[in-house]
Amino acid sequence: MTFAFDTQERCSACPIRHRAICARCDTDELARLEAIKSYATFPAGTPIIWRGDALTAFSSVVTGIAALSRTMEDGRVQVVGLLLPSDFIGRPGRNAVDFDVTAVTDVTLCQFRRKPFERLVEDVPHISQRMMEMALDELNAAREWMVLLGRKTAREKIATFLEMIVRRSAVPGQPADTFTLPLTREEIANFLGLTLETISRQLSAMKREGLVSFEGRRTFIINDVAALHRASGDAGEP
Amino acid sequence: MTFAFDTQERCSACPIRHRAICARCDTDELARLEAIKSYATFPAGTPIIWRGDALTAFSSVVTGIAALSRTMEDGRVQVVGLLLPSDFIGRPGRNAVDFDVTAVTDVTLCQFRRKPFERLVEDVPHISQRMMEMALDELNAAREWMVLLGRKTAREKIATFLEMIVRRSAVPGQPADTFTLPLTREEIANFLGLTLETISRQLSAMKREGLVSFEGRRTFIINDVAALHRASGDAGEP
DNA sequence: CCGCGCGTTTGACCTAGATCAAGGCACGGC
DNA sequence: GCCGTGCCTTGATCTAGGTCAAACGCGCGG
Repeated sequence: MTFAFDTQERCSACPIRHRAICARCDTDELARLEAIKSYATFPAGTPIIWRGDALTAFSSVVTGIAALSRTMEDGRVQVVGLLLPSDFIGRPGRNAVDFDVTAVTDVTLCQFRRKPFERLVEDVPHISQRMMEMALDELNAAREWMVLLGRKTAREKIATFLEMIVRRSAVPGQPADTFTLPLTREEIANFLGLTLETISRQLSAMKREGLVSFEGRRTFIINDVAALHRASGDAGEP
Repeated sequence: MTFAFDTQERCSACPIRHRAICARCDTDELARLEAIKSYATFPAGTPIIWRGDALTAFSSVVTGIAALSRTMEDGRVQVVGLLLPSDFIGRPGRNAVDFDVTAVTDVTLCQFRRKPFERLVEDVPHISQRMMEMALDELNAAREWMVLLGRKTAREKIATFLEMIVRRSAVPGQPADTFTLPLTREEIANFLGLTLETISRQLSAMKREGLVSFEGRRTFIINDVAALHRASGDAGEP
């Protein structure tokens, strides 16, 4: 598998230049970031950092998808977030990571060495401002997901999840109707607080009802966007 | 009911001076905040801001406890966080609030007018830096709660909740063993993604097993801290 | 002092989703 | 082209927690 991004490129050509923590930076500030960065790639399925590991670098996801998760002692797993291009890993001021990070697809990271990056956070307001914005956005998303985990039914959870996939894979101007699930049934279950059997049954039911169609296990088509939205428990929302 | 904080006081005497968004500010910066602040109080049980309301001010909780929650169309409620003294309300750059905020106990807020505050966030790095830290802390707490909502049993949820109360009401140097529940059974249920009956039954069971004792409905004593921790599903954690 | 109301407790019963258990299907390696 | 190994689907059964319902008890106003 090849990566969509040529890691020889400069920041100015970076696909996440205007969305990541560097979004507000000017050319000078970008140069300071560029001086402490390097790229790293992780094949699908491999661990990126483990909970409790010493944090030696902060990273932005450049391409691919990673999962943030927590595993309980007896093996129960909860995925607490998906990291998409431009999302950030690490908490300045902390020594260790609090959740496990795993590559779901092949992942390319843009990594910043820890100490110099922490100095930049102190020095360059454009970075702390952007990181504040991004953290507040993620906080909102996390709270939204808490509503899903605490109060939605299995059907509503899955409908919400499918809508999320659709929204996130939307490329402005390209009204696609075929999407692909980046996760296995088990990973979806761990994200939604369900079991893989429940995911499978609900997807089959939605297929039977004509709401969605599948081409293979991963590729799906939304036949009735409105019905999907009604099934999500968020009727009358964005 | 009287408030524990005299709102005539200056910032320098503020109980949350060193924990709120102003924590890193020096005297000059504090003066700029002081110029745009005012206090507001809300009696227990009243709404503070409603989802979708125009955001005219940002606030820090000075005293009391508020709840952040979302209500679904059919009335299901999920509490997504408790706001304690020093916690912040509002998202610079957004026009509206995304969740309902309700006073659980009597609450005093320190409010900043919107526009001038947004200007300060741009101008004063100490503010955006502190807000970034606080947002990242809350993000961690939210993700921790996602694990609870998605994967813990009713018993584990309640044990975790009680431990949280104990941890949060701990005053360094005062090894208290009597605590008080700030929430009704229904509010606890909405926080834990359960029903009030399940809360009541589990608390009764824990009482029967000698884990905790109650004095009235709101006051409780932890008889076996270790057993409570074991019941939380977080064995072998902080 | 009485009665009213809200928060709570407790009981009986029900159901969504978990658990346990077979198979089935697709894709990679040989 | 065949086989093995992960996924995934489907079925049968179980159960934690939800729902519905009744009664309790404490505090409060009259």
